[in-house]
Amino acid sequence: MDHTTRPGPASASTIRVVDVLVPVALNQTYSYRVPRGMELAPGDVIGVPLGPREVVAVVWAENANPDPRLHNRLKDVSEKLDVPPLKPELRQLVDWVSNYTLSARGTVLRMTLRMGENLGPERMRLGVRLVGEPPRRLTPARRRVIEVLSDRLLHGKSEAAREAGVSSGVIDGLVDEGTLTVEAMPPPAPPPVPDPSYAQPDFSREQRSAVDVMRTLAASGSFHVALLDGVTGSGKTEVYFEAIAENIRRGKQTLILMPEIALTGQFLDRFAQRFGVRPLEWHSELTPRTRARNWAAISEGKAPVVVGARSALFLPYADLGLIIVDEEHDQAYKQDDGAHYHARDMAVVRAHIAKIPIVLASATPSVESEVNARKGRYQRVALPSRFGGQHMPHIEAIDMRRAPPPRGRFISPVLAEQIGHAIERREQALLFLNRRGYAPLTLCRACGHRFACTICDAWLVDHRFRQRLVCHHCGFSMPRPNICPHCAAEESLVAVGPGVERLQEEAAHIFPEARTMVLSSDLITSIETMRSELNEIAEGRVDIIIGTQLVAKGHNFPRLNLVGVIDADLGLSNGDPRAAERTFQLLNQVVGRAGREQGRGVGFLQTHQPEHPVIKALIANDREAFYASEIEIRERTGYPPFGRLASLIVSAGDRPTAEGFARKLAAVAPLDERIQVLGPAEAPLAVIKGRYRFRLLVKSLRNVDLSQYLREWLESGPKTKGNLKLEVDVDPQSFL
DNA sequence: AGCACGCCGACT
DNA sequence: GTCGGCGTGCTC
Repeated sequence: MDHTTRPGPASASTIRVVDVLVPVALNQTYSYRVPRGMELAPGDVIGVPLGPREVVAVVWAENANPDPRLHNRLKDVSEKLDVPPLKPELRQLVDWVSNYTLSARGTVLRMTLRMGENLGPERMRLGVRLVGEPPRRLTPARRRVIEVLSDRLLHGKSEAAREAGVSSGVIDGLVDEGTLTVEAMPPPAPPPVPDPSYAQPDFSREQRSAVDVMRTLAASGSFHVALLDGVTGSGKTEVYFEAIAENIRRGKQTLILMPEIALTGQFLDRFAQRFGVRPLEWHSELTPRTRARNWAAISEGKAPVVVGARSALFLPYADLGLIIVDEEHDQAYKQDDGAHYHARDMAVVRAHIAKIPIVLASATPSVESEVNARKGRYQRVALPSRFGGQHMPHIEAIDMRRAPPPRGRFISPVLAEQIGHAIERREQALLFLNRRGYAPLTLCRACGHRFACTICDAWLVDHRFRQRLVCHHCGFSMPRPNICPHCAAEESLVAVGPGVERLQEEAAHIFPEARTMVLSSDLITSIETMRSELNEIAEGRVDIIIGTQLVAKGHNFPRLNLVGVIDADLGLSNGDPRAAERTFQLLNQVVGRAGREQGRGVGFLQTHQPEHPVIKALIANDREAFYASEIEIRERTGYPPFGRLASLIVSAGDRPTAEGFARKLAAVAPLDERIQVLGPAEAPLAVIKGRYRFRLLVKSLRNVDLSQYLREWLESGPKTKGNLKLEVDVDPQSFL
């Protein structure tokens, strides 16, 4: 019998309704009826029916006056989940981020609920134990299982099968024979607790004052931003560990944000050396089970320290007391798919809302943070020198106009000679080139045909390792042909320009005895392989490392003293307002890899413009000169942080549709003397995945509420329909 | 984000 | 005649 509540005047007052935020791309909340006997309050995590499926959602507000037009369309909340409610500070953060970035609230909520579908009580895991006699038919597979279980302890069933290299059927067979018993596994231990007094290091005098600031900061328990500013090797990490130690003593949780979680292997070890155990990790490669378990530990306050990539910012910490943003200048903090947000900036917002301190750490702060420190909005905590007698690497430019390598080669004779010396001294050399693959362009010598992607506005990159030509924007690839598809000439295709694979070939040619290794994101299949390759290098089993920007980030190689930057100009001339800043940060970080443990580090920058301010600042090791000139330029041109930017990308399957919409949009932009709307212009990458793209750039004074302006504009403007897409990026980092 | 609905091309 | 391609639109 159907027991639907009949709508009517009598029941209207007795039926409770709540507004629920569902984790789909919706900005509005949906109303649901609260079943009799269920107690719900804002923040409660619930299950609700949504269309044909069931989703996990969150009560956002009570609703005393449900919309009468929804009359009988309201559905019931199906269940209240047994997890802590989202705290007001987190709900406020979701609303704030959604409002600021113009992405749907549901999309932002989704990031806090990424705990997999395994919520609720742990599923019972089964274990097996060796108890009886071996079976009558003892096959090799069975023998291996008995071998693995010979300690007569309880082993996880699937682990035992994996260790013995058999399927679980073999184990079931042995259970049927009475050789093994099945027992419930004890619940997994809660995450180990870091000990703030485990191994406190000795600090130098300079470090001690920074450590004092860190401890005071953590103890303050109020909103405060510190910019921990220290060169690579100055002991930044150890210094902010003391803030974490203090925060642990206060019984509060710490979040450490990292730009690239795959590169944190050494970080986890250093953490364990200081605190006795590793922190909890949060990143995209967690298995669903671990993800659910970590999510639960975080929300129940059982994880004192969490290290995570940007998405960890939105987790429901039970009692967050401190946020650390390591390498705060790193571009990887900007998310550009789905919701566009900058995790460093949103971390400052979360700290502000939660009234807790936050530490931004970097050797080369972003211009934004640098300006905030200069204006006194952030407290600068400076660590001036390398720790333990380490010296800054000596940096030299190699003028490629004067000493070019032979045609078709990319390592100049000067650099080659230096690499030779390094190898003789049994030291490592790193060649840095921020270009994946073998060559960025393939052309036909006979007719001039260039291989381009058919659906993007980009050349196909030659990947010899995979034997394919690949588009770096859409992933399209094709086998490398032998004849030109245009003029049918044979043996006429030539690779133009270098990529890391080609560089490896050249290095191997010049130094046939040397062991080389390429580190490039497209050759990395998982965090595990990445970590093992880095270990191989750290153990000295490689002489020449050839890498893309992956190698720039947070890993120490004890025997590395020479860094050669193959094309220091690469990032400087792409018309991006942040090109200078990014090049300075990246190259500074790369050459900073040299000589961290033994002193005598040297960096060589191969360049065609040694007089460029960025190159000069790098060579002179003059950070101040760089910031002074860059800040002056930004101020004069009104670029961030002295003005604000937003970018609107209009894309469609055909050019006229995209351009027409962009023009209509620009035409209805509300007038405001503080705001300029530039464009539309064809985006720098005019076609990606067969979609034509036009860009509008919105530039405003610093004190303008740009999000509000954009929202009013877009609401009054033409509506997107069909395959037309409008992407809004407030505070864009990249201009492609 | 899913998922269903619906309207056009090649098959048991 | 139907199976299924994925464009379009809705979800309290």
